[in-house]
Amino acid sequence: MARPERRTVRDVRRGNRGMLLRTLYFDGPASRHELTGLTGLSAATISTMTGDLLADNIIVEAGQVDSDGGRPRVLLRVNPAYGYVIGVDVAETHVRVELFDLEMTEKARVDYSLRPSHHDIELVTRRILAGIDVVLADGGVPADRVLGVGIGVPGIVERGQDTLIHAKTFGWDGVPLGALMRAGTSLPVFIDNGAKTMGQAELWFGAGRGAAHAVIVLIGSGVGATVVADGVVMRGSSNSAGEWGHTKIALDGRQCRCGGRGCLEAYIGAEGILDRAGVATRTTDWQAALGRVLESDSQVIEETVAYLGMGLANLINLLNPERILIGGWAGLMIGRDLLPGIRAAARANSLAQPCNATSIILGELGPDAVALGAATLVLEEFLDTSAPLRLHAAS
Amino acid sequence: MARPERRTVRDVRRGNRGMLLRTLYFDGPASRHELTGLTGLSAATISTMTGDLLADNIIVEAGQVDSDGGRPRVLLRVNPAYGYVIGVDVAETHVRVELFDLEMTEKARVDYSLRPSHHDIELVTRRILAGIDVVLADGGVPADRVLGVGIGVPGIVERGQDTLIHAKTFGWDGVPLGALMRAGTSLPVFIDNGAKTMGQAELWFGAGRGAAHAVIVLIGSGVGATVVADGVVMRGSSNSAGEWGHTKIALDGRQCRCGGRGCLEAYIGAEGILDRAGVATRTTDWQAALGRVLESDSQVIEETVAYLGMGLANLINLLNPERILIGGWAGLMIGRDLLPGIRAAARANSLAQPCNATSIILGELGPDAVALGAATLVLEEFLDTSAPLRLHAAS
DNA sequence: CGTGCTTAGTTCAATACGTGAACCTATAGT
DNA sequence: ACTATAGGTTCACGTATTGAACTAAGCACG
Repeated sequence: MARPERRTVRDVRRGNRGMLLRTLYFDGPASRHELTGLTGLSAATISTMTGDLLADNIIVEAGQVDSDGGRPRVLLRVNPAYGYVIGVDVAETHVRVELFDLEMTEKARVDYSLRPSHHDIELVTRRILAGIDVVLADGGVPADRVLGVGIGVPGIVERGQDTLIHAKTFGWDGVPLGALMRAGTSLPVFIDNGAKTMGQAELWFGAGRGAAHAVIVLIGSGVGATVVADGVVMRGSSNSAGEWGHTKIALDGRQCRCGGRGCLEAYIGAEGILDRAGVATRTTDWQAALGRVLESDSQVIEETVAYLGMGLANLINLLNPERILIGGWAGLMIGRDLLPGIRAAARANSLAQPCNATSIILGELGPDAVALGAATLVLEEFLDTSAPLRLHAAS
Repeated sequence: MARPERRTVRDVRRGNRGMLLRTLYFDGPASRHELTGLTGLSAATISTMTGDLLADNIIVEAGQVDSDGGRPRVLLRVNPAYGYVIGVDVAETHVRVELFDLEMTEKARVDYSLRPSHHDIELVTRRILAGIDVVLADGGVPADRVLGVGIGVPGIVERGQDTLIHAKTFGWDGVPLGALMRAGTSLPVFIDNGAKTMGQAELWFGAGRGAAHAVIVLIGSGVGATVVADGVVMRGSSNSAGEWGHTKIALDGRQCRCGGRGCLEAYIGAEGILDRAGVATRTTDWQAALGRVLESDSQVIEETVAYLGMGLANLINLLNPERILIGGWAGLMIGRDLLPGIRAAARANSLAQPCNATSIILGELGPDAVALGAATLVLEEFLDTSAPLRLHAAS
């Protein structure tokens, strides 16, 4: 019931220009002629619009295709060097900053490790700002060619007047990261939950490409999900939609670190699996330990498949997605070995109609796509507005 | 990632006209001057647009408000008699057809009872078509002033080339109700699941008014939900989103009539509750029986609150709605007595952040709003397109 | 009673946009 | 050199919103 916004003729141009740019980005290179078919716009409009975009240097020519008996087609593509985007992954053990060109080719990266329980917000902010300077220097990119910085953080990102972050494990309770960043750089800053940015990455560049209704499930030590409805990441009323890990699958079930009982995460999160297998989670290398469990402990494997299948079935019934992607380091390990069983368990627990409409597959991007996804937030903004590069004061 | 459609200047007009009409529908009556503020459009545009709408007789003047020292404002409102909409509720025991004017005031209704297990599609179609003729005659409305017919049916409504309906309990497996209706009437027909149309009714005219992110939960003998994201009913990839009743809340739990185990419906559906209380569901009057259980059986009450709270908590975590409405005949009975407990249980099982953003309240429209919601499908189409009445051949 | 003030609503020129038709351009084949 | 063919551009036209100028309809006060 949200009423749509007023529109003017200029919005038409903005919208069509954005669509043209997206088309060229994902289906390009393409000739002007092909673009008429792909966008539905007339040849006249394509002509003037590509003229504008060429003049702005946002797109460039990309060779010719000669036809047999006719003027050759001039191919157009987005200019990957028009601008650059920065993605930041703020995680338990590190802060990673990556620089991408518009085609999301990585140009530079830098890692700062964080000591456990040293997640002081000032420290993290300093690391991010320093990282931005480093990747720009390493990549040889001047700050005024950067379209923005996307940051993926743990916890709940509250988008209000000021972006506030609530991350229990970091001891962050309403931390104003947005304001702190603006104090240190003039670049536009976009912040979101790391699981969501990762989902965004899979949706745009991974196994989720082209899906209008999808769920990207993330299993690591924690469990989360990115729900995509009508091609857009669902955020809910306070941007916390997608907290799938604390979905309850049993009354008075296993104790979860969130304080509750019976959370899905307590069963199929990496820690939960190891715990069920009787592995001491204090000191061990979790990844190796999980590998051993998945090789040997048939009891735990069976349970894991059952619980995960049930959780996915609930998503299928409630959301009716066309695709479910399983990602996260633990999710990829589990999925690699157990996908057929998981699919069967999901089928057994869901209704036939929506289940047949869904395919359950693994993510493509591996567990380190948080920064890529964060940078994608900037790219999304750019493709939508396709605004000529604003000049920011140097950071 | 669904790419937006091409737009032209005419789309701007269509969109703005629709917005103006919606504004007038929900916030009206209003003067032209007020409309500039409400819509964001300029006085000039409001002037020409209201002129068009007045000429089309879609809106009418509704008196004046004299200001102190200035030209009085002329109030405008949607013309409730411009057109009429028909809503149909196809249920287990009856087919109900209702005629509404544009303000959703009921003008006529007719009920046909269905004998159990007599849900032959031809019979139902004949009842609907006969009902349309009856309400038009009773209401004194000529067929060419009807904007369309909305039909709420049980089961899954598959929207493809032809609308197909899969309703196990009716023995309908891919029934082409849309095509059958078109064979009997030239009125535009809109079909959706009855739980969804009821949710739509609550969203537009009940306790859900103004909510952008909401879930309308329906508890009767079955259990369903309507998920609203960004003001739009979420449908998923094959229009079956919202199957909340068969969400699993326990591994190997209670047997459900869907064939699965541990479905929420098997615990908090009317039949599930009665069953847990040891009431024979074969012959009893369910409504009375449920009333007795809710008055006396503290064990069952406690469990019901726990399970429902858990189910709602999962919705809160996953979808982060600003409002959850509880409806359906059983839901209203349960909620009337147990709402505080349910709220507490939901809080106990969900994360603080999204839980604080949600209010859990009862539906306002009672259990019989399926036909109203179905008619709302037609109204929605009308407000969006605001097309001058198409002339249909008489039905 | 008429003059000025105030608020509501309309008209019009300016500007922006997409489109179809006419037109120009660049290749291959002959 | 000429023609066929296909790619791309230009321009008049219809449609859209808007700000500014303008008209309409009331009140207050002398």
